[in-house]
Amino acid sequence: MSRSERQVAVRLPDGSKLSVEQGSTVEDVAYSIGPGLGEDTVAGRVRPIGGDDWELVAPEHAIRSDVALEIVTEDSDEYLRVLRHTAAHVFAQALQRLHPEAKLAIGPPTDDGFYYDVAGVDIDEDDLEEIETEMEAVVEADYPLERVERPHEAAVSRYDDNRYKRAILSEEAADEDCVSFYVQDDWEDLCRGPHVDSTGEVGAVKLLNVSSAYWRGDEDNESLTRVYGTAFRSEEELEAFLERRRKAKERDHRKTGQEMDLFSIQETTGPGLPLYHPNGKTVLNELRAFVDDLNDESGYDVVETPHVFRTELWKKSGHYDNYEDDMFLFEVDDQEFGLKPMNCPGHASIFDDGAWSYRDLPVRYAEHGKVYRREQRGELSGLSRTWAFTIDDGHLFVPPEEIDDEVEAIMDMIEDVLSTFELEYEVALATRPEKSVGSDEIWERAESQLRSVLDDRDRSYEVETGDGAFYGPKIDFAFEDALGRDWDGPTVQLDFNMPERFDLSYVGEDNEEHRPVMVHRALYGSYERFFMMLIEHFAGDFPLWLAPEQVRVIPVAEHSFDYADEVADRLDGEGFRVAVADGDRTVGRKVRAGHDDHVPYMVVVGEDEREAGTVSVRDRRERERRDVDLDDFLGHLRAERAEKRVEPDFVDD
RNA sequence: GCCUGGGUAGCUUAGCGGUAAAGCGCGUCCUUGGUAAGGACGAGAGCCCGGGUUCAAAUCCCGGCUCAGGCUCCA
Repeated sequence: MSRSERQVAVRLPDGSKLSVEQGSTVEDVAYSIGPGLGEDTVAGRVRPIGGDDWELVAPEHAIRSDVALEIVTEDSDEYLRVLRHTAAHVFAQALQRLHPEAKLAIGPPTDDGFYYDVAGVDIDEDDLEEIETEMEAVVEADYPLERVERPHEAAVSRYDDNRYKRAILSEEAADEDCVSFYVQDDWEDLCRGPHVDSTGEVGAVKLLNVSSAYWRGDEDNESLTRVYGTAFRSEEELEAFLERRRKAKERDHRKTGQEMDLFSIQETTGPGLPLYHPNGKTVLNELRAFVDDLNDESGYDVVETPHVFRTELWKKSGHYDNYEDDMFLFEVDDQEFGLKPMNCPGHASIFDDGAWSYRDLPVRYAEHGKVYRREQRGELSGLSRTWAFTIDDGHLFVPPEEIDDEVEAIMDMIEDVLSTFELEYEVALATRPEKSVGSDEIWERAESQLRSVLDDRDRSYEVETGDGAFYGPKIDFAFEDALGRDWDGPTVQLDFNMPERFDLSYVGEDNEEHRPVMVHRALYGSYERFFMMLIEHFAGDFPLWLAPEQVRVIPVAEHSFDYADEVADRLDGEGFRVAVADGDRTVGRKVRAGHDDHVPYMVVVGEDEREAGTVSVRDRRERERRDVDLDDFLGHLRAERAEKRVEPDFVDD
């Protein structure tokens, strides 16, 4: 169909196409599909044809070019976002009723709710309840939201006491002749929408916390008070959300870490510098042993490099130029040294110390290397952001034609690791950024090699265009923790830069010198962050193989202490981490303590067991089995440990 | 780094100008126990650090350190 210049194409979710007059609104399109849909239209989602990003727009939004369009109605997922946007208005109205002097900046919906940035008012968490009460009144009153278009100049003059809104008008809305306001009751806000029909549609609201943010996210600008909140269609949904949030907080690794005596970060020893206590180090050792086994099976050689190097090394690697601000540097006898922020330059130096034939390659170095990065102070947080952390680093030196084999093998290792912990994850291919080193040819080959490795796997992945490192493309694995945060952990990165800088080479079959490609890889990422994530993922209930204390033997009374020791010795002899709960507390008390300490198995023994040579087994899920033959239990423990099973399952058998 | 709000016993918290409290944990004793809290007694605090105001500061003020939540950044 040849379409006139005044027509634009609209593609609908079912794949069909409509041709509509340029300038038609989302609502017009909805009505043209059906009057019912037109009636129900709350908003639209549009995406330029060929574009990546969907935009949520008001029904009044005029379509000026070819787009994909989804009509948002009360039944759409996006409806919640619209509703939360309205909730932000409800908040702002309530706030200005109580504090007329408050200046509004911006108040958008987010994935979890909404926020509103305000200025000129001093509020803290204690004020939220009062504002919430006022918000409920606004919701209760069920004011209709009316969209009003005003000329640009009229809008500017309405905001002569609010420079934030004026800035929005002079920047974002600079080209608009008319701008939209949303009016509810006697209150209004400059806003593009969309919004729900009336404040009563907001079923349940809750203000969550008060924080701050820079105007426009720029730290050179003044900071505004940001109030976070959330809203749902119903109270039930809100309650479920709050419950999830409480549970996530319960799992916070900083809390669990202290309760289980895993680690501490102390004021006198310094910020972002975790101290691992015996319990925490036990878990880390097990994690490390797991990687050591995988490395060993996969032909890695273990190396070790010091924590400090002359800065000459980082001038050579390029870190000194690109990373200096994040490095700990210091002078000794007129020479400058620095703590290492990465392990790769050390490993490249080791490789460079030898002469290599293509027959020797790939060379694979592994090191659990501690690195130091001076992150911004405000970023430090528990184990998730630290100044000192250990990477389960691997650096491979491979001929370009073997990249895909090596990447394949590394991905197998990573998937092995993640499935062992039953973690959900997503895979992304990050491609060449604008600023990069290396020839077009080698980038093309590297990307297509990574792509073909990914395509051969039965797993979807995203392509993050331009998100690769400047030295090469990479495959990132992102896993999700109990708080719903995504973390980048495992990674495979190709590097064409470091081999250049270190002038690395090997002799090929053709007796010519060739440049190897370096592959950086980490299975966990950093131990710190992975440990954090595991603590929260398991809520402290580590799988048997990781648990700091695996079995606790509980004698019912003093007369059974000897038998308890005997049982504990048997377990200890099999390499299990076992403790005996002696002392004169009652059995109930000891059991409770065992649960508090997240011990996978408790073994209760008294006279009955001693006489029969058995034990009574209880697991941390409150299940128990009596009259258990100790050898049967031991056999089970060995298997559960060896298979790295996630939950204690002896009582299942 | 910047903004807001915190730092009191090993832990969780109360106290908010006038002799530092409680629960848990810890120790001793009684109890000799049977699967998520038996009882009694006891030890344990430079109230983050440094200044200031005051007759008197854990408490009010200022500076610093540190933590939490954000903003910008990353494993």
